[in-house]
Formats: sequence, structure tokens, C-alpha cells
Amino acid sequence: MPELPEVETTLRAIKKFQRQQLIEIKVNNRNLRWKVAKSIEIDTKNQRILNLKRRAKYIIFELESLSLLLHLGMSGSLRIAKRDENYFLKHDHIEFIFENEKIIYNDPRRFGSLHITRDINNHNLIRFLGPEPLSKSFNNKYLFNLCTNSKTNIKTLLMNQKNVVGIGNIYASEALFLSKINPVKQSNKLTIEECKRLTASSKKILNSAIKCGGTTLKDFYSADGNAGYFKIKLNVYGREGLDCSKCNSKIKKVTVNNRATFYCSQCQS
DNA sequence: CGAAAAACCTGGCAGC
DNA sequence: TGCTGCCAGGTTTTTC
Repeated sequence: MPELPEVETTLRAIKKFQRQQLIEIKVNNRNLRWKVAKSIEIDTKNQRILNLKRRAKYIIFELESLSLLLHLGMSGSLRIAKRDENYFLKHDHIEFIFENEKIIYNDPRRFGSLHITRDINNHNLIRFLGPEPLSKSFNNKYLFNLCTNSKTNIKTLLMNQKNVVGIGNIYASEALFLSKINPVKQSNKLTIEECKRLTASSKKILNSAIKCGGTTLKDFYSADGNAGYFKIKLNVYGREGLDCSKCNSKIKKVTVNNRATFYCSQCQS
């Protein structure tokens, strides 16, 4: 799925629906990560969208009296179509119907989710999330403090959404490469200087990915109707056996916390 | 308890 | 072609 930059790009593509009236939601297939509640269709009828925003990898629809919480999982995507468009794809789960257009949520692997809540900030999926990586609260002191108290490896720590949100498997490898830190290094061995490099690198890679309009891999489609995807230059992810862009050694692949992890053993210690 | 591994799904691709 | 096994951007649940 989308990591933070892809979710942000998706949000921007549907931002024009802010202030519009949501006429209704149609659910074609309730089977997502959790079963989609029946009240999604009932309680959202004819409500204006007051605000559309992102928190971590979630997209939040703030309606007049409640909020919708959408996660794209591994393979979820949104696309915009004309309201009367009758062309559907396999795995089109949900339609958000507006006056002239609709947003269609497609999710082949069904790892995504849609929730309805009256108290978004206290929702269980939201309340335990760490700070946004692009905010000032994700800084060297904050990270160093987390690291000091953790024996787990730094990549796992970085991908734990309780520590900092939005960083997924691709950008974790990339941020660690940019900061010259080995992904399996024990967190409590990191110095404050390394934490400074890692927070800076994380912001840098996420920002440049957002600037490119998202992403990296094949499943991602931007929601504004432009099929295809944009590509940012990856230094390590998916480059096992290829030359490191900074030195003459080969990129290595290991498994960390059940996830493919790429790094340069020469550059990263 | 915390950490590691398995589980949830489908589809695409490499290899035979 | 067609089968099998493996892999995939995430997160929760189960197991150790």
C-alpha cells in the first residue's frame, strides 16, 4: 500500500470534494480488514464534507456530525469517476456518491478499512498513533529518547506507528540509507547525532516523494484519473545485488521483522 | 510483560 | 499452457 506520500497524494486528488455534499455511500463488498458497518450507508446520507484530511496513513472525512476513517491497506486505491459512470473493476468495494462525480475505493487484497465514528480523536485506530514525521515533534531528541529505551532494531522502531507514523517498508530502508545507519542496529546504540540524521533523512525522503506526486511501485494510481504512477529514485529498495549509488559495493537484502530490507553494508553502520 | 512470528487476502511473476 | 511457490507498499492477532 501506500506509505505516507501516496496517501497524501491520494488526499490531494480528492480534496476538491471538501465542502461538497456527500449524497450517499454505496457498499458493494463489505469484506475489508474489518467488516464495513451498516451504519456507514445509513448515517452518512446527505451530509456535507466539512474537511478532508490525513492522519498517519489514514484519510479522514469530517462530515457534519461524524467522521469517516479510511485506510488503504496494502493495495487500496481511490479513483474519481462521473456519477453515472457504469464501468466497474474487480474489487471496487465502496462508492462515495456526489452530485456530479463519485469516488471509488478499490482494494484487491482487502487489507484496507473504513470506519464511522463520532469521536475521531478517541478512535482506537487513531489515539495511539505517534507524531507525524513531517512535524517538529519528530526531532532528534524525541527519537533519541525512544531509542534509548528500546532494544529492538532501528528499522522496526521506525516503522512502528506508535513511535512515528507514515513510514513504511520502502521509505524506512531509504531513510536509513540516507542517514548511513544499518537497519538492524540496536536502537539503544544510536547516538543523538544519528537520530538527528535519521529524522532529517526521513523528512527529506518523504517530502521528495510527495513532491513527485507519490510513489514508487506498480499498484499505485493517483486518484485524479491519471493512470500510471510516478517514480522517485530509490537508492536501496528493490536493488539487491546492484551497485550502491555512493560506493562500489553491492546492495544487500535481509529480512527484518518479516519484511524485506535493503541496505549497503559499506555505507551503513 | 515485550518481542517475534503468523495471520489476514488476492494477484502477478518466475520457474518448471 | 498450466501448475506451484513465492513475493508484495500494512497492521493486528497470536505465540513464544
